[in-house]
Amino acid sequence: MIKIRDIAHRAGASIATVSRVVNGSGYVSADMRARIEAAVAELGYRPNAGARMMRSGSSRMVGVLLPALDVHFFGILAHTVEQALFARGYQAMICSTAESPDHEAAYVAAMLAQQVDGVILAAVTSDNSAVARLNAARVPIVAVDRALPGTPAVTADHHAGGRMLARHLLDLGHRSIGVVGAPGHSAPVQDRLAGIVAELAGAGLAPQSIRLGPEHSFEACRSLAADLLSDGMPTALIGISDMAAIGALHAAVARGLRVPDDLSVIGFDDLPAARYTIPQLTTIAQPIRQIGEAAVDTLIALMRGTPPPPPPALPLTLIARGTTAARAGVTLP
Amino acid sequence: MIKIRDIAHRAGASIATVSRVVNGSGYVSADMRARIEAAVAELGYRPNAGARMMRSGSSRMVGVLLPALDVHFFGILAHTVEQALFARGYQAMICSTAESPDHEAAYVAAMLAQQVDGVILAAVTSDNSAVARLNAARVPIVAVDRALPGTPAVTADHHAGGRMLARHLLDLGHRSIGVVGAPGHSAPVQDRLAGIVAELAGAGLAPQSIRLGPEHSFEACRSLAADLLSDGMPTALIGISDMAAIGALHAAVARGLRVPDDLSVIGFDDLPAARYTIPQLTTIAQPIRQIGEAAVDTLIALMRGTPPPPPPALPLTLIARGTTAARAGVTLP
DNA sequence: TTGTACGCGTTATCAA
DNA sequence: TTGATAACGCGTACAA
Repeated sequence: MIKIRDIAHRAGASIATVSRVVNGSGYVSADMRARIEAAVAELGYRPNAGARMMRSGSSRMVGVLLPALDVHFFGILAHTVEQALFARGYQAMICSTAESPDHEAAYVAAMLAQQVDGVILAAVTSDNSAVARLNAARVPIVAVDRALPGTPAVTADHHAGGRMLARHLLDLGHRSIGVVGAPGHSAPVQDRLAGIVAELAGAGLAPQSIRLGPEHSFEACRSLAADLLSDGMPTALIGISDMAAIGALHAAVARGLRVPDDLSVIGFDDLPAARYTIPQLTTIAQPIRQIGEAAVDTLIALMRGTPPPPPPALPLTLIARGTTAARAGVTLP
Repeated sequence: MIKIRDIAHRAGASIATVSRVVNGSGYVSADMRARIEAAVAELGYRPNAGARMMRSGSSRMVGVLLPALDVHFFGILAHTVEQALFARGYQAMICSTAESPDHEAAYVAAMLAQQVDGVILAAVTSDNSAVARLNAARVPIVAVDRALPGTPAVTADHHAGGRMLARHLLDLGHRSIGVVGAPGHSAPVQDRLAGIVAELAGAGLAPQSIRLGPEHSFEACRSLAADLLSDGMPTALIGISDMAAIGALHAAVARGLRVPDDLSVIGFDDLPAARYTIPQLTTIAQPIRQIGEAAVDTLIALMRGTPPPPPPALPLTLIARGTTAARAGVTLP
């Protein structure tokens, strides 16, 4: 590993001067700066992260703690966040907690030891000892996707999204509406559900039935939906996420139901896969990439101590595609 | 931040002894060990990663460099690799190169500065200056998904997979077979294509047409397939990946084709989404999770200097589902 | 404008 | 079995 002394020697300068050039601090003559920069480029010098970290207390790293990377939504979010951080000169330390508070705690401890400058966090639970430790160490946190008490959050309005799901089906004349989704413990899922229930209540209705499971996979959600459908037939089914909706779609097809003629299905997220079901999935689009970038902008402001930018609008959009239709016998205005 | 001196003071020991306990090295009396462990637990001490790194030259981190995290295949791979590393006491530093050699180079530089103990890499290109720098720094590397000259690799046999794709269609009586996929520059894509061509050649055939694009998304692949179909109709279409196959499926449906009656479609990977198309996608399953774990096992052996475990079988499996059928007019034996 | 020298928290060596 | 202490590479007061 090539170190600061090597550069100093090569450029005929002292290590202090090299440091000043590398960090852009203090006065250096143009001539000296050029010599040093040349040496840096030539030898491919990079300051040792450990030494720098020890000296300055900052690692130029941001921890990104997500419940899973094999769930496509979080994969996309991780990608966006990382690219945004990279563009601003920060390293992302991406970890996936596997929806486990224990893993989360272990990763937070590791991040503290790494002296990360900030953390972007989609927390497993909202009463969170990991968050408390981060706060105690005065590490700025931005919550993403799911709110966290006492922490700036960048998240879509899941409750409003829930209302939009129900509203769309109500507008199509549906009155018997089932709900499936996972993971049941997650705050966004609960928020969307609450929105659905609230909107239905406004129409004097309640969900025909609700099935939330622990595991967020196509297969688990298909099975949830199959159960629901065999217990009694709604005219429409809400998937709390696109994964759930796609699982539901298959449960319906397996029963010989035609979608959307016999059963309407709607999802949430607008993952790439939503446009590639047959028929194409009606869903509420969540601006994942904007969420990632806004989270990064907010965190960077926090780390610098500057006022965070105004929270951007994170619009939820109904994407009406092929899996929802007016209830049989209903004529729309 | 609580440091080793605090523990030493609290336990009435010297920092050297605390270090021995924390690292499990050297002799310490049971009594002293107990006192120190108690203090560590009580105060929540974690050795400062920067200091440790500077002293020992090791960061206990493994760099994981993938072309993208928003491609579901890599999201799953990242997840597996990270969980496996975590279980063995290593931190993953996951980066996504966005299929760009420049990003790749920047991340490798960062990893070198971080003094990662090893790297798991799905390289953008195979003649790779990033790899050369890693080798120069004597950082062990394991190639994953795509082979890299001079580097131990854990990857499915893409060429054999290509043959399996063609073989399945040949067995069903197809003689006019198109190929779509992306990204065209990627080695696995090229290898699978070569396998397809080889297997077809064995039957005295060549692909009816081939369309490879730069961008690996449903939409880009759908458009590729739409082009291909409007230039001339094969009886079967190979997607070089499930994404490509799903795009192709939609291009076919958009032309009013029935799958598999008018056109057979087959994919590669067996992503979760493959089972959730309609009809369900026939594909070649790649054992993603095994690949991730094998890569970690191999890398850990390399880092420890122990002989790497024998490369596990990474079986490719034909999953015959609903999108392939015998060519019209062909009776299977 | 440039250089010297100290200390950041650990681990490892050596002496006790 | 334990403790004192010298590095590790860097950033920054402070001196020149």
